[in-house]
Formats: sequence, structure tokens, C-alpha cells
Amino acid sequence: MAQTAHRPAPRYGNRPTMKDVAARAGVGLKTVSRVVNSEPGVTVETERRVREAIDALGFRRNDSARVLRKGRTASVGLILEDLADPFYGPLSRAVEEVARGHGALLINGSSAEDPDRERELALALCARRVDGLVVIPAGEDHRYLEPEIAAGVATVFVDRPAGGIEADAVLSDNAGGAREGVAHLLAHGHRRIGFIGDLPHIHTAAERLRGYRQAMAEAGAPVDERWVSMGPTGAERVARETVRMLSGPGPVTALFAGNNRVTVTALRVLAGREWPVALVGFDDVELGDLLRPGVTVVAQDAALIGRTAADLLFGRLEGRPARARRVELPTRLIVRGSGELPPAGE
Amino acid sequence: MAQTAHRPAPRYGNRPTMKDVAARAGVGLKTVSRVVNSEPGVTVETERRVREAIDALGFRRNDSARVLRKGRTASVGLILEDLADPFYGPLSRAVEEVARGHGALLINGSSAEDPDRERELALALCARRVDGLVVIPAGEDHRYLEPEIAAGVATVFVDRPAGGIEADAVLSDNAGGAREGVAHLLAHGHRRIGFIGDLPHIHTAAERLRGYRQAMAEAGAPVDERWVSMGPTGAERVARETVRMLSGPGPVTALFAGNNRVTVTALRVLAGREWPVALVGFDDVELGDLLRPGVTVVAQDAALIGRTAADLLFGRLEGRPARARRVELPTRLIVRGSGELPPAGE
DNA sequence: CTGAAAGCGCTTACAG
DNA sequence: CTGAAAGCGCTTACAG
Repeated sequence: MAQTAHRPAPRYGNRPTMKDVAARAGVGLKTVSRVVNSEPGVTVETERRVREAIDALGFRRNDSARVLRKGRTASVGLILEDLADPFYGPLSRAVEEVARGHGALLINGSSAEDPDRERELALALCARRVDGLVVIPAGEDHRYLEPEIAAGVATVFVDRPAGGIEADAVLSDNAGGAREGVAHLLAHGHRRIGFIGDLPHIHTAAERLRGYRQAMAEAGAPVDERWVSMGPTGAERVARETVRMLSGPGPVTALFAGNNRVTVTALRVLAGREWPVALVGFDDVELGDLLRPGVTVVAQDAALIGRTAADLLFGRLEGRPARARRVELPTRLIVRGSGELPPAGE
Repeated sequence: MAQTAHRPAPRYGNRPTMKDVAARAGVGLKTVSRVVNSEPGVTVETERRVREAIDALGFRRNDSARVLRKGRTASVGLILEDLADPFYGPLSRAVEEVARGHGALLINGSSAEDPDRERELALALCARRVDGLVVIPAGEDHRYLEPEIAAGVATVFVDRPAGGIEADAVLSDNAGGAREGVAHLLAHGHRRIGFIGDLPHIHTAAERLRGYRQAMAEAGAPVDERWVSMGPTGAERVARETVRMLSGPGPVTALFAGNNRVTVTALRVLAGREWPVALVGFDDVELGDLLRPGVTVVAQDAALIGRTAADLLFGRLEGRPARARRVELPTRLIVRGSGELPPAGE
């Protein structure tokens, strides 16, 4: 009783430690460590005794303690916008697979597109001493990560570049992809083309808009600013803007949807219309091939993006490149029908 | 030089520790700890000096060390089949949100439906001393987790029950949902209904098949075993089986698809057929409402499942229920058109 | 082949 | 208000 009075609360549910195993097996601590880590220099008989004690006690090495001593946690963090978004699932899985190949676990976090939450998550992961960090940025200022990167946390930005610091980045050719998609609509006779995108301060949204303007300019098609709408991609706003662009005098005859959320909402609105309206969306959508017409999209390869980022990360952890690298991956136009509809009424 | 000769490899990139901060601020270690953890009992002036040293050195507390001393890691593990599957994204996000509410991080792992990999992942997470584990089982024998659970790792099984041990579980009403879906087809005049499901040893697959048989029996509709196909849900097999059931004498007039992967493949096959074939799928599919006809499904609420599991987990961590609990969540039939098609040729 | 001592970077339990 | 000592559970660097 007197002994337990000053005992701290049971740690890890009072799990046995190497010390307990050593006592039970009648050997030294280091010998247990040798057996647990399959190090050489233990007789068959000693090993047997130790293994017996391990099994009897249900011992499992505490990797937290190991990590503290070794200096590497064999874990990487991934901060993305929303794990529930179909774009991030495959990306996350790809990062996980590469990490697994390097014996590392993956800690996932959703920023919910909130810069404060991104920062909070990133720093929490750094405090846990993840070896590396893959960040799909929500914020625009990443100087808060400078000391962490300097201290050795390998960091790769994905989808959008880092703000205010030099760092590796894996991006899609957003401007080029959007330009190709809009050029495709122009080639099918459209001149009045709407663009509905995400908030303008988001890098990908701005780049895609740039691609749109570029394609229009190259075709000598003037852009009426009422055809451009940037903002939150919730269903309500997107539906309202879609309807607006299709109404009034001089409505658009085609739409370019800035991401998969926009595409889905726009499709729902268009499904209820009498006139066919051409549509090309950025990002592929599941079942897009089964709709009538099929949905023409500018697709990104989420898994490839994730794999590329993770490869870059582990390359850095193995001490490879010195300077920050920026990788740009191509997009792919997938023609399925919706982007080849001719302008209505012509 | 002589001094560095025996220095171990730089740990955590030679990050400053509390000791370094204490030395620079000219205070004791404990005082730094007090400031870092916002504990009371430090003068304004002392705190200022400590904070100055922290900023100058770029100190960030090492949570690995903290965890070792405190006994709880404030992290939970989630093992699922495949993060890239659209069903698991929202589920994972929901678990993350609950964890976040409890100040915990989420470590994700995909088992790829491989029991060995599930085990390996689960034990790796236990070795890192996660506080709790949410497991979507790939294997059928979970006795390997018994010592871990006994040692205090809160564990909740999701989607399928644990094998060989008593543990909390959150399940969907798989049999009831399938039964309702098949009854819906029967109510629309079908008698020859095909069932294409996952591998028969998978709990959800077996339960859904049970629901199918139950509905058929209740309607007095005999089941021809050629209408039932259980196996891997890759596109090739599912497409082949779909075609087979629609061919030959006495083809099926309706299909029940055992999960979202099956539904998608079946839809692709049916899209190329002349005769309309009725279809009800288990699990909702994105854009299912936009297809013509819309896809009638038996939907599960992935986010609700995740939230329920996480709530159970943290309830247990806070020392609540003693006995293992099993929660069964209802499914919901969503009528959109494909399930209401009448039998072809009648 | 084996093990005692020191230390990873913190927190705990004291004592001043 | 402040800090020295002990300890969390391992691994490292030695010595026998």
C-alpha cells in the first residue's frame, strides 16, 4: 500500500518493459534488446529464454522510447484539404505506399482549407518529429516552417507552391490544362465561354483562370467579365452562377468548370435545362463516362502526384538534392462528349 | 575536433532542447518546461527571458520525449482497406474530426484487404503506443490484438466484426439493407434477380447475400444458383458475370450489386445493352443521380459510421463502458430510377 | 557471448 | 518563484 501510494498513474496500461523481460528471463537488459532487434551474439539457449519471457509477459517494444533514442520516427505527415474529397484519396494512398516502401507510417491531417489549421497541424506534426511533411497548402505564408525545414524536416509542397520560402513542390500544369480545355471548346465553335472557379487567391484557381484567358486571347475571343466567376465552390454559389451565366442576353454556350466540385454542381444544373450546354471540367469525375453525354475533362493523375511528392520527400531524407526542386506534371484531356457539343441555337 | 569524434549522428537535425534554452536564458530546466507548458509560477521577467531564448534558438518541444514520460500519445490509428476508395474518404475524415476534438492525431493505414498487412499495421501502431485503434478488418482472426487490448489500447472494429475476440464494433445493417433493396426489385415485378457480391468470406458480402436470399424467400421466388456470384470485385470478373447472367435461357431481369465497385462495373456493362435491366446497388455512387435512369441504391452513411466508431473509441479511453458493445446502423434506400424499371419483355 | 552505465528530451515529485 | 534529481523505456558505446 505504502509503495503504491506514490506510484504515478499506470503508463501505457502497465505494459511490461524490457526490464521486466530481463528480470523474468534472468538476463541483462541489453540481451533482451539484442533478441528484440535480432542482433547477433546471443546463444540459442539465451534467446529461447528471452523469447519465452517475452511471450509470457506479452511484451511489445515501445517504439516511442526507441524513437527518442534513435532520432528518426519513421513517420511522415500529410496535410491536405479534405480526406473526403475524391481527389485526395488516391493521392494519400500513393504517399502511403511510398512511405510503406521506406518503412514509414503516414499521419494524415485535413486543413479544411483553413490556413490556421494548416499551421497548427504542421507544427503539431513537427513537434512529434515526423521525418518529413507533404503539404497541400491552405495558407499563403509558410515562413513558419522555415526553422523546421532548417532543422531537417524534409518538406514537399503539393498542388500549390509554398509561400515565402524556397521548398520542393509538385504541381500540375494548371494553366496549360485549362488552356487546352478551353481551346477545345473554342475549336468546337464556342466563343462565349463561362469560367467558374475557386477562390481567386488559391493558386490552382488563379492558374486555371490564367489558362482560360490565354486560350480566349489566342483565339481572338473577347472575354466578358460576367462570364468569369471565382469564389467558394459550395453547391449553392456554383448553381447560382451557372444559372446566371446561362440567362439574360448573350448567355454563354459553354462552361469550363474549375474543379471537380464545380463540375458536379454544374452538371446537376445543366441536367435540368432544355438547351444542351457544352462543358469541360478540370479533374476527372467518377462515372463521368456513363453520363449522356459523357463528361469531357482535363484530368490530373492524383496517384502520380502523390507518388512524385513522396519520392521527392524520401530522396531528400536520404540526403539527395540540395536545392529546392519544382516538378510540374502534365494534365490530360479526356474527350467524352460534353465538350464537343456545338453552341446551342447555331 | 576531439570532442566531435565521439558525438553520435545529429539527432533531429541537431535541434535545440530545453537544456539549450535553459542555458541561454540562464534558468533551470524546469523553468523552461513551465513556460513551454504555460504552467503558473514564473515571473513576467523570467518568462520573457525564456521566450527570448526559445525564439532565438527556434526551439520546439519534442513531443516524442513528452509522450514517453506522460504515457499517452494523443494519437489513434485507423486501418482501412484502401484510402483511395470513395467509401473510406468520408469515414476517415469523420474519425479525424472526432480525434481532433479530443486533441489527437490520426495515423492512417491501408490493409489492401490483406490480413497479414492488417496485422503488421495494427501491431506497428501498437508499438508506437497509439491510444486507440479503429480497424476495418481484412482478416478473420484478431486474437493477435488480445494482449494489446488487455494492455489498454482502445479498439473499435468497423464494417465487419472482430474475429475470435470480444470487441466494440460498428456495423451497417447489411442483411436488412440488401433485403430491402431486393424486395424493392421484387415489388417492381422482378422474379429473376442476380446478385453479384464480394468474396464470400467477407462479412459484409455474406450478410448482403443473406439479405438477398431472405427477400427472395419471403416473396416465394426461387433462387437459381447461377444468379448468385461471389468473388473479387475487380472489373473483369464483375463484367463477365454480369454478361453471363444476362445471357442464355432464362436471363435475369434485374441485378443487385453488392458494393459500389460492382455497381460501377455493372452500370458500364448495362450501358451497352439494348434491353433495360433493373439495378439496385449497395453503397451510393457519386453522380448516381445524374445518370439516366438514376441509380437506385441502398446507401450507408460513411461519415456517421466513422463518427460513431470514434465516439465509441474515445468513450472507452475516458473509461466508460466495460463490456464490448455492438452498434448497428441502418441503411437507406434511395430511389432514383434504375431500381424501378419493369422486367424487360413483359 | 553478455551486461552495467550513460543518455535521448522531456515531466514528475520534491525541496528550497 | 525556482531548480536539482530521478525516471519514462529504450539504444549507444563500452568493458569484460
